[in-house]
Amino acid sequence: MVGKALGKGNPARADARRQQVLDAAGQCFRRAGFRGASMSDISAMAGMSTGHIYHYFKNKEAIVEAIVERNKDSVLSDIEQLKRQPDVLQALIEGASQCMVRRPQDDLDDPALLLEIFAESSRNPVVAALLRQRDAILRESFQEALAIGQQQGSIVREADLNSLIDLLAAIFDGLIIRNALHPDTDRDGMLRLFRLLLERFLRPA
Amino acid sequence: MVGKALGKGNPARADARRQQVLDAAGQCFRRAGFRGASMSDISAMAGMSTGHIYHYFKNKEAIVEAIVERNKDSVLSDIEQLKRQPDVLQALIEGASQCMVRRPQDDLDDPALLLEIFAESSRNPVVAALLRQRDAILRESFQEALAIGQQQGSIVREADLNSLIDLLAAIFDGLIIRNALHPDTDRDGMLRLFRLLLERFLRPA
Amino acid sequence: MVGKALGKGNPARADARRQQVLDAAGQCFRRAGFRGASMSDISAMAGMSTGHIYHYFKNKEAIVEAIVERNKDSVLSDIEQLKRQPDVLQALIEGASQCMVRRPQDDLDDPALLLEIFAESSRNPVVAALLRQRDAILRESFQEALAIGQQQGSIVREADLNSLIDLLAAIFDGLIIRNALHPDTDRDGMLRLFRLLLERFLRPA
Amino acid sequence: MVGKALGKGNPARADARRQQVLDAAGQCFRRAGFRGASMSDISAMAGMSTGHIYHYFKNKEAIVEAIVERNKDSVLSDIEQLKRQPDVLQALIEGASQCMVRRPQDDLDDPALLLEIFAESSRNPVVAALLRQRDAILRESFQEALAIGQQQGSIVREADLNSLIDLLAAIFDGLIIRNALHPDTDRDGMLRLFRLLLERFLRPA
DNA sequence: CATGAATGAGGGTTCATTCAT
DNA sequence: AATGAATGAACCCTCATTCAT
Repeated sequence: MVGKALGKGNPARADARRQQVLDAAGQCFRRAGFRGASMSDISAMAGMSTGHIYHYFKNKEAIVEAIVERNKDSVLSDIEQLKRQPDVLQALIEGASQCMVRRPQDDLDDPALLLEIFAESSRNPVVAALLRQRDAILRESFQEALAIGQQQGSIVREADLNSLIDLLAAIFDGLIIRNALHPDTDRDGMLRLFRLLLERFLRPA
Repeated sequence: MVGKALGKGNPARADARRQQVLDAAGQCFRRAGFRGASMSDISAMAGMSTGHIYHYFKNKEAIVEAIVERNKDSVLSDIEQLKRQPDVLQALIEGASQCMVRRPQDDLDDPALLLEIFAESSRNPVVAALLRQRDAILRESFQEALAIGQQQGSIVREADLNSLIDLLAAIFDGLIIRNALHPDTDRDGMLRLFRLLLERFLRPA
Repeated sequence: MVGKALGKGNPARADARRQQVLDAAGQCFRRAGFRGASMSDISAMAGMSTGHIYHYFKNKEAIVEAIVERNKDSVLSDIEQLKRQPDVLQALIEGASQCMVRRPQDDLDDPALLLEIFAESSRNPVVAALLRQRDAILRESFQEALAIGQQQGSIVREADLNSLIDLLAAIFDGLIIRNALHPDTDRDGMLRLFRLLLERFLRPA
Repeated sequence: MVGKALGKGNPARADARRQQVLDAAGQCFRRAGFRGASMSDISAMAGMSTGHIYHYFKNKEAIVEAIVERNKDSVLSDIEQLKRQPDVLQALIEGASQCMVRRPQDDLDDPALLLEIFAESSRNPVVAALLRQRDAILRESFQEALAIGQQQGSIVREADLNSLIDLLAAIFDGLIIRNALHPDTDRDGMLRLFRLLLERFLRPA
């Protein structure tokens, strides 16, 4: 077996096919978990043969990793958008609201999938590394966004940014996961309170 | 053999044996996940033969469910303790701190296991139901604790308790999970900030 | 997965089962080659389920190795017998004759299987190592046998024993393989000649 | 597409392409065995696409057979050379020496490949037939060479030529295989002995 | 002539579960 | 109560082969 490049011929088509696999895998993983979803499930959902998936991904694990990567890109672009808003705090709050409204159908940063990723990372070193890398990137971008907010005067200056990011990230993760697991929560009430909390905590007096 | 005794002979001994299996399963699940840990792994760690586990549990899923059940009880007792504290808000904050300090070694209420449970709940209806039940009990207990806090004057009166509980639960889950996944976080800084947040948000002016 | 001892309960029964697998594997390998025989083939021939074979052998490769080992033991005992004969050269010649008369049914040192082993050894390092080990042991034993022959006066003294062993081993291998591949050879004529050759070459004048 | 042309357009170019495939296949087979080398390996080494190989060969087995055929031709031409030597016995001995010196790099007549062929022949009837055919041709040619040797007076007259050929062929095969499997043998010592053996056995007194 | 995408059967292996002892 | 031998389905992955381009 000689290391062959995966999907070389027509790059555009190959990439479309890769996305097709990732979409299918995302759905399967969400339903059954990484271990629970079989390559056969994925291939059926992707509408191609099992063997053919291996033209695009070396491994089942390579698919998992690509999904984590894709999620990272999606979240990163969300954060990047924050920076361009006139009131970062306000945008942050809106972002959080969207996190909780978003439904599993949106493939890219699906809460249930994120949960799966989190769980997998505690035992798969490669996924763990990817997640750490994801976190570093997101943290940097987030930090910039908060700094912009401080310059705007929409976020308190005295805060220790590093810890603030940890805390906010934890809260966001918590909201996302809760949203995934308890779809029947009174989102509006909760969001109203959350808005209040952020305003009272981050907005300068 | 009598039809499906499932450990009837000496009730005390049988229960000890069951706990033995659950302890072993907890460790295995934490390390490898529900799907990743094999019955053989569990039996080896429990120090009994694979076949014998089936005297105490109908199948692997029953073990998973018993683990979830046990975790539920553990969290519930944590909350019940809240009510007995003179300053509920203060105790809440302490509780959060403990959540973040607790190490994977404590079997009952392990973050990594919780993550596993969360992920499993989105595909295993029994686990999902148990989680919902856990949540209902937890919510009731939590509500009482918060009400006591309001009577104590340690928590603002005007808050919508239901949504507050949702929000707090989400935040706690987020902290627990972050703790599990990022063991190298600056916990102290984050806790200081979190304390500040809760105080500013919940303590009456 | 914890490293479990393979087949522990009743050692005698377990060993019988192992032999059963080896016998079946020998037949399958002879018919289809190491790569060509599937675990499913072997299990069918051994009269047990595919999965159960893994209770006795870690791998398909472990089966191959056990077969090589078994062949080594068989050949070794053949050589050991030589030493106990009054006329070693005569016994050697008789042994060669038997090599060429023996039919594939005798499992232990089946020529076709030996051929398979040889071929496998040129690409499987573990088998190659085993074969080297086999050769060292056989060479030592063979050397002793020839030395005894020299003391008996049945084998010329001046020969360089090391090279003589190489040459004889090559010739024996050639005969065995030829026997396996050309079952229609005139064995008697060939053996008569071979006897003559050995006598004229090894017997002191 | 015209039905099953199998390389008809430019015969010379087509044949060159076929040889290209056979060269590549030879290398792959030697490294990994017939079953172990994949069509993908062969195509990569031949520098053409997997699918295109099927323009020149009906399937993988056809490649195997062509390789065996090519090897047969190579051995045959070796023997034909014998006849043109003034002292056939001497040339025979030289030939044997070359057998043992030849390194795996020479594609056509590689010991490791021969071993592979031998092993394959016991299960692939086509290969077996080719091997038998090779043997018949070889035997005829060999017989002529030996007869010439007898006329020259370099080989004893009384020998039963048929059996002698069988024996010599077996010995040669044995030497070749031993050379392939034990590259660290003391070749010189062994050859000296072999020379002695042939001289003493075949040279008229 | 030439490609490589695509298939699907089959490979070795694992594992939840059952059952005779 | 307790064992571990035994099963068979399912897993991930490979590969000879075909076919549209």
